[in-house]
Amino acid sequence: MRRIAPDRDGLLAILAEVFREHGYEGASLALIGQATGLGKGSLYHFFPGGKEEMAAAVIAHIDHWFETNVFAPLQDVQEPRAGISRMLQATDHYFRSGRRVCLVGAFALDDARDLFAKEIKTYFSRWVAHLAEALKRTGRGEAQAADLAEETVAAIQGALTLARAFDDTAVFSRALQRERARLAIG
Amino acid sequence: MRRIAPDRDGLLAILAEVFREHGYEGASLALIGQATGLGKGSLYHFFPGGKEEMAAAVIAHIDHWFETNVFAPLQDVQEPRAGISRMLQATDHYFRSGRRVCLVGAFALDDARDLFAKEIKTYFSRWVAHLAEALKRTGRGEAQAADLAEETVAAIQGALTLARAFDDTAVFSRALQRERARLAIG
DNA sequence: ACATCATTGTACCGTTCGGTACAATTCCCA
DNA sequence: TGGGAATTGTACCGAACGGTACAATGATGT
Repeated sequence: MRRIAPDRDGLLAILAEVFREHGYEGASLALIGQATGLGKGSLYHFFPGGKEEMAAAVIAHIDHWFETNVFAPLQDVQEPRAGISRMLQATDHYFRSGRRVCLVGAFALDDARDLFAKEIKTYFSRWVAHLAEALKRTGRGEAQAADLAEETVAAIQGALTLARAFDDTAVFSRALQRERARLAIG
Repeated sequence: MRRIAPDRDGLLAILAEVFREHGYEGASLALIGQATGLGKGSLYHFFPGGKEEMAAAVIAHIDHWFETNVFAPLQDVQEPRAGISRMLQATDHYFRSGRRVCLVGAFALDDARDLFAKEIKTYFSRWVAHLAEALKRTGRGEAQAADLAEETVAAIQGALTLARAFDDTAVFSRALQRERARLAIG
């Protein structure tokens, strides 16, 4: 191949936004073409597998982003509390305080779940597992760490739903604040 | 009119299930016709407004169901704790311990939000408000009651997302158990 | 039995869907 | 400056979409 696709990251970011806004079914190729400025020719050139490949690429892209920006801080062995705090900060930033929806969470609820069940499952289970590990490092027992981790991730997802329903970012901020207190972070 | 529609409740229940499983966009008339056993003729006879009217009717139906089965117990003035407990029980039953998805929550995330923004908002705000009132009756202050109520509803929604992602009802049960403890119900 | 209205099946409408084919263009490197 | 690959626009495909029209059928009260 002569060169890398012109701006794959930017393209994937736009695709992600379309899928977030409209869901898997609702994200038509017309909508995607309009948002990206690319015709079908280009779209199918970059993603021969069509919409499904686009969605898969977007999920993989998000997965990678979370791995390096959200999960990585949780692996700070020296200062687990600071790591958890940075995770919450990155989460708040990524979801734009609730203005943005979690694409993986949205996919989990609609038809797309069947297509991407495995990816959805690993995305959430890694989030929970990494957080539980960090909590153990703060001195909590295995069971309590697992319980707290699951609760926190669920609280984030629920807060996204409610923030969206109320069209109010304060709902999301309050939820993060509560988790911060519950996890005994500053 | 000669008589009431043959079994409107049963019909709405089936419609609700289709919308829950496939989302608003994903619930095609073909799918709906197949699930209900009704042709387009009948469907458009009962819902002249088409898909949008069907979804609106389903939301209203759910709204009514929650009002009488989930919110009503919260208005028990004598025993607010027992009322909250019954609310959680009804919630667990309705969502089939997480096997079922919240249609309103799912609509809040995808395209349907724009069509039903008002209905979605009132559904959740009534849930939160009624729960907050009940919590005040247990002796909590205004602010704490509101905070706890919002947290609980968010936790339920998040647990539904996670239970669906993990395909594991235990996630939902654990979440309800946590809220039960947090709300100081037996 | 009849008139009446509720209910249904079927054929059809225009539009949009995801996807394909392919020629034209653009870009890069030798 | 040319050759070849990367990229793009356009036309097109069959299928499925939501929705409409309407005649046939079913039930009901008189």
